[in-house]
Amino acid sequence: MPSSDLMEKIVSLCRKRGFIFQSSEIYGGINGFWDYGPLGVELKKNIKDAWWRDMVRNPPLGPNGQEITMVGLDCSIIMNRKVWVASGHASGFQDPMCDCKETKKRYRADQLEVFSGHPEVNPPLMYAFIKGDEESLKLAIKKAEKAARAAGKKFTQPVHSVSYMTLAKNADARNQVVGPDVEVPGTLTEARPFNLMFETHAGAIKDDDNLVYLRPETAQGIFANFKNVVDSSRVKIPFGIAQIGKAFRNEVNPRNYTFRSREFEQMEIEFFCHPSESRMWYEYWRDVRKNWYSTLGIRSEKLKPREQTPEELAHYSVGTTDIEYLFPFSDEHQELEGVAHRGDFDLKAHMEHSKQSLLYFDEDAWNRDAAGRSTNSFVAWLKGNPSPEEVAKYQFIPHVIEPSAGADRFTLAVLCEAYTEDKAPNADGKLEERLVMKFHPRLAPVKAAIFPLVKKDGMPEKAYALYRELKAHFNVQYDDGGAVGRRYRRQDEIGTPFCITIDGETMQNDTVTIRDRDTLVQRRIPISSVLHELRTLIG
RNA sequence: GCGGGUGUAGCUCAGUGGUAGAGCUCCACGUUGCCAACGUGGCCGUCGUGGGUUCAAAUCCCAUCGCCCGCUCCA
Repeated sequence: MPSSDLMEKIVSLCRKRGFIFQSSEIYGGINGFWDYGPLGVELKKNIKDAWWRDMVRNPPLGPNGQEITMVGLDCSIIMNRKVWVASGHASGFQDPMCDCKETKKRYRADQLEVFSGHPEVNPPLMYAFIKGDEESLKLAIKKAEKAARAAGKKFTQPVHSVSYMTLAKNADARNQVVGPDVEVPGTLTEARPFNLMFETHAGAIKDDDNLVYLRPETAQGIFANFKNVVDSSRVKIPFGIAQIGKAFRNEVNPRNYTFRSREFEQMEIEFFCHPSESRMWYEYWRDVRKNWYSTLGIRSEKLKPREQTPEELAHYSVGTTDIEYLFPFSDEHQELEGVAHRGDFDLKAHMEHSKQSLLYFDEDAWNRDAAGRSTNSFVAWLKGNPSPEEVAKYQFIPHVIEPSAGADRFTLAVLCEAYTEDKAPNADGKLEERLVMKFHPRLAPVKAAIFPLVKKDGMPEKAYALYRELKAHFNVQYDDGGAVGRRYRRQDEIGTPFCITIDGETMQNDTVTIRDRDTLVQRRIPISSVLHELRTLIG
């Protein structure tokens, strides 16, 4: 099946069964925002709970078999504006853009360069090209050559170029600039800031003083609280702080269903360690995170860890691995999670901007090396002018490994992964198309459905009693409508892994059948062991 | 942001100026002893939204919004 058709079917099912709706749909919707319906919210909650349990409460053992310390955090979405100045988002997110009035193309103004044409050509013109784009530069040179020839001059190579930004404010200068994709000057607009952070105002008066941003990532709340956590919770390096929460980016063009939304939820860990161990922890988290997706049923051929090339890496990063999934809407793998080695970039930036010390003192290391030292006081020891390398063994800015996962993206991947069309026998034993969502039992929004085989002879009452017992422990459904076959199929379509049926034999000996969604196989078990059985199966 | 396509019931669609339809789904009752059975009855649309043309608009025109595809963007 063509992948776009498959994606449409998934979107359709999500709407029909109440996984995902378009936000404010009755008013015509709003681009880039989505609502999770009754089943979607269960699915996403199961995903977040699985992450929290597997990464925060009970993370895998470390590289040397040691326990890992992880704590959680839930920060406010709106923070002091200075946080975003320190992180670089306040400037980095305000990309200046300029438009070409002729071609309607839009360029990042800071990526446009201009050079002057032949100095004796009148009127004097400048030619714009896209930085780093050979074709664009060649084209601009060609245009300059042509203009020079027409004036009887010869233009060879631009002597030097400057950023368009340096003259974009000056209308006269702009009118001399020939845009990258036009022949005539004066079609480029001035550079306008293009802010990718949502803005609002804290306080009733709307002015520049109380301008605040909706966080574009959850990470900075963790860095801003690094000292609070260290001081309050007895954690020792290495340790991680985890957070699940909403983040907002005013994306230029939200696309591909929920994949690129303007409001989304992140599941982030900032793992703090000694600089000398950072590579080991980077590799640890890269592998742990990749494996996590596999244990929740993502097939390995769809999942691809991709180490970023040196050119792609952010300037501060020692290494980043994108964990990518092959969604049906694309021929290429798309990012589910980035595991980034961020060095000391973030804590250092916050240290500088906040003027607060975010240095970590490793008391264990200090005490371990006590023998052979004349003093036990670190402050006193520092007065002896130890080498920076010596000091850094005990006091340092921790390095950070950041596994940052998109909860909505993984939810979408789970939906895509689960979507299956197979064959199942009908009442006559003939195979018919079946639509089944093969969710991992841990993630399935409904864990089990309880049916009376028919609506008589006390079966509904018995089934309902079992339902009442189970719903204290799991999200379960009771259904007595129509033929049992139809009820099985309904549950298949929402991915319920187990169906329990009360039949005539139940009324005799208190056993029920439990039917497996994927194999259709039924087993008979005592009604008293259903709860325990489900616990074992769901994990 | 630009260009192209598209929008009628929960779903799939029919309806080219003259009383908004079909199948499926869904609900109720009956029937039904294991994989979308059957019977009867029922719910559901101011045709994406707002204007305009017309005696009359789902249908023609304009605008707008959403979705899809391609470009652009993705710190």
